[in-house]
Amino acid sequence: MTDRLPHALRSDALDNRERILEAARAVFAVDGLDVPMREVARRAGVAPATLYRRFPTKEMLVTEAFAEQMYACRAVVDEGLADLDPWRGFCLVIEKMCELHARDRGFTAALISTFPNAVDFDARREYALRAIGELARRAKEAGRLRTDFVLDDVILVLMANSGIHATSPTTQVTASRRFAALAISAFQASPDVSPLPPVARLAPPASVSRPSQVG
Amino acid sequence: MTDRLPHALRSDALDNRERILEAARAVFAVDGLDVPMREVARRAGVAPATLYRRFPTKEMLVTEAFAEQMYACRAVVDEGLADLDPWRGFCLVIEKMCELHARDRGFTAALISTFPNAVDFDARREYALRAIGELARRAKEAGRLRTDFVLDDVILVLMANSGIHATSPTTQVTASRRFAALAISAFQASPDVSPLPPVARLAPPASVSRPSQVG
DNA sequence: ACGCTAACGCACGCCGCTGTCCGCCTCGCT
DNA sequence: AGCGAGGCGGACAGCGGCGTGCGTTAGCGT
Repeated sequence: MTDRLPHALRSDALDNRERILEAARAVFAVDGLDVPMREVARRAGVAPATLYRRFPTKEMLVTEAFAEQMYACRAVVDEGLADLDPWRGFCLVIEKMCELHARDRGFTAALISTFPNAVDFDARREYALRAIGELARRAKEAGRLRTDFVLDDVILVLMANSGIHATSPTTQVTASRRFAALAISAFQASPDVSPLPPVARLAPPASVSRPSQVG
Repeated sequence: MTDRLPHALRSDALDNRERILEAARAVFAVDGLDVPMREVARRAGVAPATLYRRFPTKEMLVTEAFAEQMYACRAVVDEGLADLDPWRGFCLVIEKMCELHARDRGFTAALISTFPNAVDFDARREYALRAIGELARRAKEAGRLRTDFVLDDVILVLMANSGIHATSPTTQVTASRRFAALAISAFQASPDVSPLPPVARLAPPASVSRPSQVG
């Protein structure tokens, strides 16, 4: 009689929910976010309706699927921030971020994309960026990071990293690692580097895909 | 009576062909290669059948549409090769390539993708790579390019550059320019750089899209 | 054990893209 | 000017993804 919380899921429903998220994570990691919803459902051994009931839009599914990745992301940033050597911390963040993205193709897209409704998702993103900004400030102060570095350069590098595609996961990681090293090399303060061209304010592209969001 | 060349197109057909290619170039540049064939036809003011008659597969359309871009590509490479300072030539190639790709989103995909049938397309790609390889060799000899640079790094950078997306073309170019500068900065020989991690052999991904290529 | 209700999956209608067939048009040659 | 072939476009069927309504199943509380 008392109004139940609408969040009390039945045991089988909860089980399915977990399997859906697991399947989503797996397939997103390999094939990116553009896989059809039905494919996720198939892999989860669930009918489309079930998937849609639990996650009405792809955005919700993605947000929840990558929640733990976001934790990993935060962990990486915090680890870098905790390092006594700010430049080493900065490098670590770049490297780990690139690796994270190399291992999970969908995560890049999720992080790059902006989700109009997933506020906490955005918040975490902002937190990470802010932390990297702090790290960069300290690394500059230590004279290791080039002074014309701006925070947008991180986004630039992460976006760029997302453009790297390989056939096998191993190759993907190897390539990404090398790219990260190149990026770090580019960011390093050095006497004989020429100044960088102006920054582009990279607003992330539109949302993941068009749900039934028409007027 | 003598068997005519089958390539003798009628004037109106030739006109349509040109308009199709023009439309294709325009839309590919802005939206990439994933636009539907019908969209190209629409913009060209042509019925779908006409498009399909002239270019049975999207691959053919893409190949022909980007022919002149490939010329531009070759021109850039040759210009770099002609420069007396190999390092300056190398930088120029990187910069111009990135800009080319920034201005034309489809071109990146076209260059990155491998077309099973378009042999001359591949050939040009090979030519460009070979030339850049020569340029790199000379730049290394001059002591300006880091010695652990490998040719695959160019592909890595171009792929990465293709990952950069912006809302406006201007922003896109600005971002790409900065990225190119960063890449060059990373490639520059310098006393205080740490060695790079191993190279990933980046085979380009599969072809553009699956035409009716079934047995 | 029983019943209520949440949860499930099948199957449906809708839409956009693909590639092709066919009747009409028009270019170009005589 | 007349004719024929090459070209054109509208229309069609097939496919795949999307999102949902509905009858059935099974968890959970009494």
